[in-house]
Amino acid sequence: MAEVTLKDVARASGCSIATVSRVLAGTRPVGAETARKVRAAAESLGYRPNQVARALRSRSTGTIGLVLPQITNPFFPSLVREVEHALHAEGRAVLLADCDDDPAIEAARIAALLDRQVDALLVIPVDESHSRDTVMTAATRVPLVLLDRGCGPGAADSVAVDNAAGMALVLDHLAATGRRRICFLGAAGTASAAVERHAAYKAGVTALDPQGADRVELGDFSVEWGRAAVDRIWPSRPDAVVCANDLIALGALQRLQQLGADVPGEVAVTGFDDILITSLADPALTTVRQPVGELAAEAARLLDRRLAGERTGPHRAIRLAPALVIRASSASPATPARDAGSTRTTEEDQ
Amino acid sequence: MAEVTLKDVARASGCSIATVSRVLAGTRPVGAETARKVRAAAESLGYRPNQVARALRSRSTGTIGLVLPQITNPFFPSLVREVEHALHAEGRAVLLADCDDDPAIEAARIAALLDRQVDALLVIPVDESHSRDTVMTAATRVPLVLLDRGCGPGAADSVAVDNAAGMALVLDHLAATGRRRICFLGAAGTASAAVERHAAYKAGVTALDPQGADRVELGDFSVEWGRAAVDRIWPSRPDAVVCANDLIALGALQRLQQLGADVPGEVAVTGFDDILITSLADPALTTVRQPVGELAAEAARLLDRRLAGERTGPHRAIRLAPALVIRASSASPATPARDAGSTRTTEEDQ
DNA sequence: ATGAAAGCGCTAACAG
DNA sequence: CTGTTAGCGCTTTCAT
Repeated sequence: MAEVTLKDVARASGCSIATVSRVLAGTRPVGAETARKVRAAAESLGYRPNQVARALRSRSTGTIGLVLPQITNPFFPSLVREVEHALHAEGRAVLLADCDDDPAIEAARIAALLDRQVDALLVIPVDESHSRDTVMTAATRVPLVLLDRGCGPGAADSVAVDNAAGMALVLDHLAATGRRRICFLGAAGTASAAVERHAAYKAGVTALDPQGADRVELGDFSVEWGRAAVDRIWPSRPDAVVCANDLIALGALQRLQQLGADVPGEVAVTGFDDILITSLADPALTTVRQPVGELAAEAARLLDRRLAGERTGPHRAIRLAPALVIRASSASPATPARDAGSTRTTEEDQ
Repeated sequence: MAEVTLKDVARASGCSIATVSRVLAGTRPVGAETARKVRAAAESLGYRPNQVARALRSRSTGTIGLVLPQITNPFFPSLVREVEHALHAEGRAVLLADCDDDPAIEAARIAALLDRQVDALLVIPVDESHSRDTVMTAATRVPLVLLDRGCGPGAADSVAVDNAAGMALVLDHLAATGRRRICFLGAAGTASAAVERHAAYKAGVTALDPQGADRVELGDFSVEWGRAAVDRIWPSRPDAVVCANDLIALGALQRLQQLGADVPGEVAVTGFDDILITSLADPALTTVRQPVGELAAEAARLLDRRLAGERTGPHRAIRLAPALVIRASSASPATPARDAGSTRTTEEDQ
């Protein structure tokens, strides 16, 4: 049960502890024959390097802190999955911190992660403004990349979906399928997704429907709000309900059907994010898919850049293009709706 | 930017590095005045102990590996949340490993976590049988607690919900509300939840409906399977559809309504787990709530016991009682269904 | 109650 | 290419 250490391998292979380290860490060139012997000894002893000792000496733990507002928010698990896999592929490990949507907890968690000497932080900030100080302070200590949400201008490197482009895809699609009375169900508050999607809707809808910018209801990113908002908007008989995320859209779709509306014949419904449980919707939900895998990959790349030494350059803000996933909930009213299967058009898998 | 170390604090407070360590770690009694001076110096210098160095010396990283099959499975995020908070409350950190439902990845992730010297592992095994070797080997190296799923008899300490009790609650409730033609939509395979819930259904249904044990369809834990299974079972006109989890129930509910069935008037539907998105169901879904907070708390307690030194005792297998959450989808056919709000009866919040 | 000193297991200079 | 020698920052004997 006593752990096998470098010293044991050195003794067994008849060379010095430093040489063994070099072979196993691949730090410096080593003679072929020596290397073979060392590897054989390590193998037969079942040697596993102690990452803690390595970390103390090399000042690098190979550990990244992933800080997020609430893992129970249905959009995050898929992002966490991609991040976890992207980082593990580089031999790093992920320390997870859930902040319960509370900036104070967020600050505490980030401090704890720094005490544990994480090499870098990947942060989905709780709040656009309340998280800013914490994030900026942390960014002076280790490389930090903001993921999915912003935190005020120029706080750190960031990777997010291009919300404006996504909303434009939705509006173009609705225009192409003849919708002309549009409304928007969004979220109040300062979260960047809420603000950007709302702004993009307002900017793009006018060309299509001059009054569209006035048919806006803002609540929160929930199914319940989607249901409630429909009751406020349906009397004006829109022919398209654009929602700021899938949860709102799912609630809206359900409530519209309860009210006897024909979706998509009478009114189209669209979401945003393409979370997994959109499989529940019937008709299947047209939505904007976030390129989750690419978001994670870009975030990892930014971290690598900074970890590789480029600590000073200007902050990069990467925006990734989303993809419109056309399904039955927005089928052209001319063409009869097909309610089974997902009729995907603009698709993009990772 | 140079990190403040113990040595700096020692110099600033005019005493030895060892004394400072004692004060800050609270390891041994120290003179009151000295302690005050040390604390003041540490405070003013902004000293933060380097957890990696501490870990190397004390052979304890304060880090727990949390290994799970797939974070995108909608039941896991809430469990992860509770575990994360329970462990952080004890000053520990969580290294997250997602296994993509693949036992080979699971083995690799666990090995990586052990290399990182996690103090203990919390494992939700991918597979009842394929994960067994990995789990048992890991358990010889560090304390290991199985969470939510088993892994064959006596592999390690374990915490899970009492699936049999949950299913019994469902059947009792259906009996009390006059249902007499019961069917079960479950999952094939060897996962403990699938097996135990199915077994409990068979054991309990006969008293209520002698043919109930034959009206069983096994697929997987998905919305799609719930929909498909209804097509196979509905011709026999059951008055209750018991589902092995909420996803199946959600799919079943939707398909029943598409087929024109009156839920709950004509047929009741029940789920299992009480995942968050059951809020999507209309009528609201009657289900069995897993005591997620308690599962996490008990798991943490088991780990603490083992970490506190009790390394050898027999394995504990803790089963926690679930709670029936009665909502509209199983309202008594006599009483008219109330479709709004959740009519919770046997509730239990953490 | 406090200090001096010896490492934890490993990597990084520095010689050879 | 390889071995020797210092530590990384901290905890923990062992003295005092």
